[in-house]
Amino acid sequence: MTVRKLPLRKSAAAVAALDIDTPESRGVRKQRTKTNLQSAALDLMGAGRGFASLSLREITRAAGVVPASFYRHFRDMDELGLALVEESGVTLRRLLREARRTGLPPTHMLRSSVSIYKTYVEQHRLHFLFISGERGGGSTVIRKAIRNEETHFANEMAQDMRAMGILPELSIGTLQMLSGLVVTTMINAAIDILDLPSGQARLEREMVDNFVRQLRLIFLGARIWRD
Amino acid sequence: MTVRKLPLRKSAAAVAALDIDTPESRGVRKQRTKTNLQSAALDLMGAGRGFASLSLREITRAAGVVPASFYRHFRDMDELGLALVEESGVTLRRLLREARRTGLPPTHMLRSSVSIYKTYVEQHRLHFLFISGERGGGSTVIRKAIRNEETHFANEMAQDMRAMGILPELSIGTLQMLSGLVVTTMINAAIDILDLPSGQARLEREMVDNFVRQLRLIFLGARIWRD
DNA sequence: CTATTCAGTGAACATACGTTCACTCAAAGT
DNA sequence: ACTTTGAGTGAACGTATGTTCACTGAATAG
Repeated sequence: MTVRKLPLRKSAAAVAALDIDTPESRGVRKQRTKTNLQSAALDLMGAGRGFASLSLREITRAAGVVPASFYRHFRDMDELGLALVEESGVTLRRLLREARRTGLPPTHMLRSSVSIYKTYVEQHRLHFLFISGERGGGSTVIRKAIRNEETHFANEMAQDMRAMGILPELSIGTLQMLSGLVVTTMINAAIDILDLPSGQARLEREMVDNFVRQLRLIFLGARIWRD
Repeated sequence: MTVRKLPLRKSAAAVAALDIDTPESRGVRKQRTKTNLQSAALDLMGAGRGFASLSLREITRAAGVVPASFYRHFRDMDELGLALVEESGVTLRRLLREARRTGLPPTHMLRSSVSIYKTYVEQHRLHFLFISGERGGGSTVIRKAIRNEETHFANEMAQDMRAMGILPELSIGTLQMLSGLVVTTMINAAIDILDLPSGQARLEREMVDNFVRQLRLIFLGARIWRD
């Protein structure tokens, strides 16, 4: 290929004015290739394959680079996997951050939270596919990294509940236990959401309903929990 | 290799008396090789690898047969995977059957149930490793087969609770929803149990404790649930 | 203007892979 | 006794894999 980028002499005016053309071309291009490799891996997994079944060569092929280039960005496949865990972790945390910003609707909060979550999962299909696919299987190191992200996520959730005055009578430890349970249930629901054949409104309603009822049950228990 | 099995002429007496030697040699030997292939696959996964990362050749190698022999038993790897789902499903159901036979201890039932479950998971490490590893990722067909097993398992559990008079005020639909939640939590705990470095009594106690508290919370909610 | 850096290249390598095929030879059927 | 069956064999095939290496050439630094 060799993307013949034209010289594009930078006029001092343009640079000073708006920083438009080839501002950091060197490091920026490298980062873009790295991102391409990660996206290529996620895309391939989007077709229903596990990370462990991907080969280095097909990833570089999908990213439009030669196999040897891979090593300029990652020592091996495990390192790529860990980068994807990090990337997915960001997506996970952003969900929490948005919920924090929005606040929760006072009534029917569970139903609408589930609805929002469902949309979010569908919008970030590849990341949730990666998380729920690799959190149980595959390489040990990747699995543990994901469990770590989940724990962090759950702890943040516990902190948020404390800060928002939800279930104020529970200790922080209990809130963490509760959050862990909620996170497990959410991730499990994500698999269902992603496996659902689109257009099946009936199945979809049943699935969402089941999810809502499970969360309702959990919070029902939390409300009468005594430490 | 060619296991040079001696002719072993069957004396009519022996056959009539105890059915000792080469009773069904043909079909039995075939079944044994098939089992060897399945065990080989599970063993390889026991070393922390996903099913999708196994190759047909290394499975036959570990089973002590030539690659071509594989096709005498399975059309392809997916079919092997489905056989493993079936096998693991049996292990799962046996847990329920034993619980049914034993009955539940009246007090501290949750703690002792968790303890029993932990032992069971450790004793059937490979099956639980397979289930929790492939239930989220890997091939679509295998994943759905596992989810099916899980649903069946949860439904049986709901039936058992109904039969044992546990939470009699709940509808069968609610019991199924509850069971689904419990199963999810159990499988999630299985991953933790299997990942736990042995000898770490402290971590182990914390993990078991967390598991117990999550179940307690769930059943607390179930007790005050109103349909 | 010149020298250095380094992301990406392309070829080469040894190995491993899935699948096929004609075969052997003991057990099962007649 | 004789024929048929079929699980397991061993060789061969084309293709894909991970990794290495010296290389090129544009973006940067001096």
